[in-house]
Amino acid sequence: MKAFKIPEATVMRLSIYSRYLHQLMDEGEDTVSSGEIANGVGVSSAQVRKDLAYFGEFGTRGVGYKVSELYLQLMKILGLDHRWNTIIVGAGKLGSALALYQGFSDRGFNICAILDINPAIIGNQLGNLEVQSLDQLSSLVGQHQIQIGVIAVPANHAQDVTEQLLQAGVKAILNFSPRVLKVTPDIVLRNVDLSVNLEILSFNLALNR
Amino acid sequence: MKAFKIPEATVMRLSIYSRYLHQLMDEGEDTVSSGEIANGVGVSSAQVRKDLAYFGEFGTRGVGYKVSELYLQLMKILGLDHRWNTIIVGAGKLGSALALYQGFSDRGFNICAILDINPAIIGNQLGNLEVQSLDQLSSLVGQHQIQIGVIAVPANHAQDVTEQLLQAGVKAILNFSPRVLKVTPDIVLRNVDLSVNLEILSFNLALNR
DNA sequence: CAGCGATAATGAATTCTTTCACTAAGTTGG
DNA sequence: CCAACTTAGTGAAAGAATTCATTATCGCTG
Repeated sequence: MKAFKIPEATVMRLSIYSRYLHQLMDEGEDTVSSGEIANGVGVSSAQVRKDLAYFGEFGTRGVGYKVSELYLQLMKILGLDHRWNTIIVGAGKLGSALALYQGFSDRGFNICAILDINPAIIGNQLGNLEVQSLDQLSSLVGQHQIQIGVIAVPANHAQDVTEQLLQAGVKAILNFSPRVLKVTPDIVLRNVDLSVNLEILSFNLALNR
Repeated sequence: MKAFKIPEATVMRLSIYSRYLHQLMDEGEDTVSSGEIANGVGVSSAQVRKDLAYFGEFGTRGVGYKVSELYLQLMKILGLDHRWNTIIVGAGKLGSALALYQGFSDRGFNICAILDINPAIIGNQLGNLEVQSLDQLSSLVGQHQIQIGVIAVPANHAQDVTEQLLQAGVKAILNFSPRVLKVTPDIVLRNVDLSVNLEILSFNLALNR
């Protein structure tokens, strides 16, 4: 696997291809062409082949790709051939929702714990997780060998929580707070802003008025 | 406002700038330079100026931008100078979370209703919304003049729900299901996949192993 | 087993986005 | 009111990503 520069858009699409391939497996398909994948996920076939080309040759000319084989390759490329241990910090609306969302577990992310600083909600049950105190952060990260931290706290606490997570040994952060986080370059950081998506809709709606 | 081709990345950043400006207003800042904005949100100052340049001239050379003025301009560009009526279809984990999430309302999106097809959860209370039957879709959309539909149903029902929404007169769709939706070109469609973000983290973590 | 049709792989061309470097225009201090 | 300084605006250059067009393989058919 070349570790060169892979466009983030490519990685995002690989994730989407993998889900589509899973669907094809369920439907009992054996092989698939780049054109069919393209159609299924809404990109061009050249795009599909180019994305795959970063990582090797997976298909057979004249035939296409073997669905199950390509699926496994993509899962491996995405690092989803094993499970990741994850902790959520912040058990407000958003944090709770993330903890309950089945989709993460389905794709290989174990939510090991969810924490909050507010005594009023510590102890609340969320699915089969109990909200624990922020004080437990460091020991939980160690105990469960947690690699990924999800930040769902208000903006003014985001940097502080980040530092605690990194101190405890977390290697990647998914930040749902609207605050730019400072981390060292060896830490994998990704920011998600849920309202941005609605606002892009709004922008496009507003154009045609 | 030029209706030419605005890069989606630009629109996304405008949304982020606007949030940062709001924060500056709270802190009582009066003016701000492109460099400060850049710093605050993690891009280059040239990027900030270029993004703004698509829409006009908002600053004063030698000085910077008036925070409150630029904020209002951005909100207007983003179509957030008035509120959008929104309906959520699907009251599972994800749909419920979205209904409860304060962030949408804060940014101008009224969640008018949340629907599901499962009788077991119809009638459940989510904040100040009650889960209603999918049968009500058309009448609710008409009654509340709903412009935006949020799809949080399983993949196999996504296209069907989409068609019902469009039939009822919805003009934009935010799709959280992992399914490519077919819509006419006049409909504004945006797809969000929550697990993709974790998977991009996973990919980057897997690179360094 | 030769030829045809299909499709992956890939280098080149194109388009899109970001960065750079410069210019224009304002402010402040003496 | 001039000089020094700051910062927005912008065309050009550089860099990335996508699309196009060609080539290389493969399987199937007669």
